Amino acid sequence: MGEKRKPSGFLLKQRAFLKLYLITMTEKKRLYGLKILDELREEFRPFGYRPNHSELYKALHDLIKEGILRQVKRKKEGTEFQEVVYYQFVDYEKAKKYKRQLKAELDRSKAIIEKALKDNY
Amino acid sequence: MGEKRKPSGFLLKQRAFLKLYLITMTEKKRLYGLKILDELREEFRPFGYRPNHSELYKALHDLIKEGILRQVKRKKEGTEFQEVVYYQFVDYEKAKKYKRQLKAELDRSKAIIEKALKDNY
DNA sequence: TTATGAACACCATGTTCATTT
DNA sequence: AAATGAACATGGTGTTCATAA
Repeated sequence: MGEKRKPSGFLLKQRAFLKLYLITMTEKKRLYGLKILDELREEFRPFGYRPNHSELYKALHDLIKEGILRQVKRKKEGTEFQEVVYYQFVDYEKAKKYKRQLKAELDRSKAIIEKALKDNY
Repeated sequence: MGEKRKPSGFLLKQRAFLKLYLITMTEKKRLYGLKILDELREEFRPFGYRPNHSELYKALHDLIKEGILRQVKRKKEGTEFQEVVYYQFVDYEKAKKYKRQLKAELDRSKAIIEKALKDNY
């Protein structure tokens, strides 16, 4: 029946990581899906991390389902016809709460990695 | 055909993490599967990470397939009959090489997490 | 009951396809 | 071609079952 699998509690998942960035980027500037993807790929290139477009859209859709973001379809800056999907907050309190949770997850993940570096080298 | 999927390069995987610990623990003392599991669970309890037994065995079997470790069936210390499986190195150079690779992976993962903490908080 | 292992099922994520502009 | 989205496929990992001592 409604049996749920409990995670082992290893490092945080990519999906959650992307959702965190999406919230922060929405706080800072107006961006749409593929533009966000470009920016993240650029930022993380030096780290060998290259997210794919599907994963990013899934993260976006998660945030919408959770009532944190909503879509706003608008003409892309500078163009005449191309419509793109921007995002804005529906419930900023929820967004902040999510960020707080993720802070804990990041700290925890960092601690696990640091312990491994200490224990094995 | 032999199409392989390329990873996005996010954080390191649990399996690799466990393999690293298995190598280091084999360097230090004679242990068998479930004992290793107990120890790891104890060590990572404060971090909310609790690996399961199957994943640990899979990591062990990986190392065997890769020619790094081999099994040695022995009577469990202090008991008369219970046979358990200990491990020893087949190719210690390979083991060291793997550790070197994982060091890079851990550093990379740590850097990604630290960047996220810096970017989002 | 402890120990090892494999089978199985589910979840996370990468690849491909469809549609629109 | 750029953008969004969904369908599909595969890989990672948690749960369950089998077997032995």
